[in-house]
Amino acid sequence: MPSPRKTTKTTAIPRISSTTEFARYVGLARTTVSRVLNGQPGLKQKTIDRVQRAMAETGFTPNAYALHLKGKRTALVGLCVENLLTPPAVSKLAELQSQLRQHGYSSLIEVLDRDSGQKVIRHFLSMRVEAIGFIGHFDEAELTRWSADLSRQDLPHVIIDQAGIPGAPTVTLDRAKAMTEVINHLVGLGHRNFGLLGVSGTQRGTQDRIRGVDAALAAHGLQIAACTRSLDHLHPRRTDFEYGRLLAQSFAQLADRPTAYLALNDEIAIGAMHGFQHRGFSVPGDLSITGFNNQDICEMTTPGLTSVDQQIGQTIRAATELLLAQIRSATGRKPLLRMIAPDLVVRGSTGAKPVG
Amino acid sequence: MPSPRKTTKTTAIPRISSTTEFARYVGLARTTVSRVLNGQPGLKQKTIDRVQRAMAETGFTPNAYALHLKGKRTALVGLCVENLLTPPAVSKLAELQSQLRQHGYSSLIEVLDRDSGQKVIRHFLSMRVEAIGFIGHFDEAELTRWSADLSRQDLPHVIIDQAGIPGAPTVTLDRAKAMTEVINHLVGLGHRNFGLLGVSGTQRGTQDRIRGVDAALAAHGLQIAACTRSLDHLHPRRTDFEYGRLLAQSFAQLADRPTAYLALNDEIAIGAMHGFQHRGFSVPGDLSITGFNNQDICEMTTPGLTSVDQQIGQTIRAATELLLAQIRSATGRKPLLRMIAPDLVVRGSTGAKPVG
DNA sequence: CTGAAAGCGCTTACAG
DNA sequence: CTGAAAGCGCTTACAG
Repeated sequence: MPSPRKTTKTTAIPRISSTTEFARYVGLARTTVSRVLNGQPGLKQKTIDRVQRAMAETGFTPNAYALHLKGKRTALVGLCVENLLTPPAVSKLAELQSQLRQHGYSSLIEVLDRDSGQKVIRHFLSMRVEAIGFIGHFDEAELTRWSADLSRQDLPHVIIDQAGIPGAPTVTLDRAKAMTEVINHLVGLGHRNFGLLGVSGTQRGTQDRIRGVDAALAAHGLQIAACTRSLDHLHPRRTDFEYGRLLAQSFAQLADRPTAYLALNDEIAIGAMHGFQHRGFSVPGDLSITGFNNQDICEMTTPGLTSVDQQIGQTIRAATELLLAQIRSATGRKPLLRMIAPDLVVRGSTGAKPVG
Repeated sequence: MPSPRKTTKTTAIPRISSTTEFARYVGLARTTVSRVLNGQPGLKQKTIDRVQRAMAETGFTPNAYALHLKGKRTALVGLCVENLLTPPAVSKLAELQSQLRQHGYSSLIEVLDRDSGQKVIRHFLSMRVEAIGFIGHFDEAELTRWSADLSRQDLPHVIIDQAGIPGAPTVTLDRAKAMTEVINHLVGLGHRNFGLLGVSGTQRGTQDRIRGVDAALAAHGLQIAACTRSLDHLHPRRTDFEYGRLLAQSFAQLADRPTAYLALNDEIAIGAMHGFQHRGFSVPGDLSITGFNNQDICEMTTPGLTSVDQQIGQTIRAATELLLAQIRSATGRKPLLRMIAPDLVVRGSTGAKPVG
């Protein structure tokens, strides 16, 4: 015999799904119930209590779809993230969601991959979100098109991280400046020969970084072509620890090995550090390594990892402001592009160039 | 003079926000447009094309609120996470969202902290989500109440991680078994004296772990009170690297120091390893350390960190099944509690008990 | 293909 | 406080 349906579950509480039924249950007029639900004045305390008790008893919740049809704002914001595996992206998402919530907004969160993009945005639009945020890096052409579409519809939006979308409200780290600071730091330590770990490719963010490297080297009278080396073509591209380890392995075999390494992110840097150390190299005795993102883990490696802090707090505060400003007034008189200055955090993984 | 409003933005595309307006724009009847939008048969290709072109031109999206009022299902699932800073919780969230999406569901994601709980759930209900998932650990009394409320309303839901909510569909790691495996491993290496790092307190998950430690020790003829030691009372409770470092500092001062340490998570374990190593202890020469969660970072420490893998893939697959089964049929004949078996991954941080 | 109509669950004047 | 009514944007028979 099948086990009987739990009886405690169905304590004869009617399942109520409309104000009509609910009003009948409470024994009041639909209009009155509606007024209580919306906290309108001029009601007897007794009536209010009665309705509230019934709410608790039945678990009745007014249908949001009817509310919004009647014109109530949705107080919804759509957030697109490139993925939920990149810690800085998740941090930004968490912070943005939290700040928006403080302003009364709920978030619809979606991971936007290659082919789901258009669908996700349509879903956001059909849900009548009041704004959309993009966090991370997306296909440039697609993002440009989406942003243009949203602008045409006067739908507030903000792009966080990805620079270069024309006309789009954007908050982005000054990646060129970040790399300039890293190079200045390393050149100051005597380094003249740099390995780039994962910093190659056509992505806008990467190009910005390379531009920063170039400018900084030029300012020191050095040529980027002569001073930097990348072995990214030797391994299938990834962005994790293992990729750094593979690159270290390849660089270790070079006779004219660079003395300083600039990694795309902390994971690659730590993987490389690990790889070099296991091959007998001392960090920073034999070579220096820098990461990017300044995650907590940078404190936990031996030595600690010198890294660039993205200033996520500042970034998200700027993004929230941009979004709220757009929501409040359709007039776009404020600057649309906000550049966030990075902060280089120096730790033990960078040191003087070895003599000889 | 204020900068003029960008003219490219307003290319005289009317902003359309209802099928009525849209039908007028296309020059077709509202009914016809509706049929195209819903892919109904018996329409001329020419008509379909005409509507689709107009959709692209205007960016018109049917109002989801009207759709769902008319009875169309929302295909929405609400997901509550304890926070977005705990990597395993985020991994589960990412995986669950991805699997639900493959089944056609969009996710409403909310971080549930102490006082927002009730509000978030009401919001989910008002949005008529078809199911709710809880990821992580919440206040037991509150979660019990919410689950009971949802059950009363026959709303499918699943609790991921937190065991012990009566009658609630639950998927949880067998934490007791995990600790039993860890203890067996360490006892096999000769250890008889264990330090617990962050594994204390009244949280159900922690209690389960301690039960596992107890059982395993007892099976070896050892007494938990005599063999284990916790210094959690010496420092304000946290769950990050730094907390592990502080604990290592305290343990290092003990004369009768344990030779093996079991940490609440990988971060605490790594922080402790770091702390011990910086005080001159060798891992695993002088002492062994184990983590929990088997994050990527476990491969990157020196030595690698022995850790318990939560089997997130399996966990989320089970959770998705539980959710879909509930959605499909209101009958709850399937077992409601799914225990996931952990997998101990042994690395270099655990070794034989030092002699003497 | 078109057009008029009903109805989903709400809010909001309006008249009692 | 109550009750009847209009209307938000849609879909879906129904009659042309």
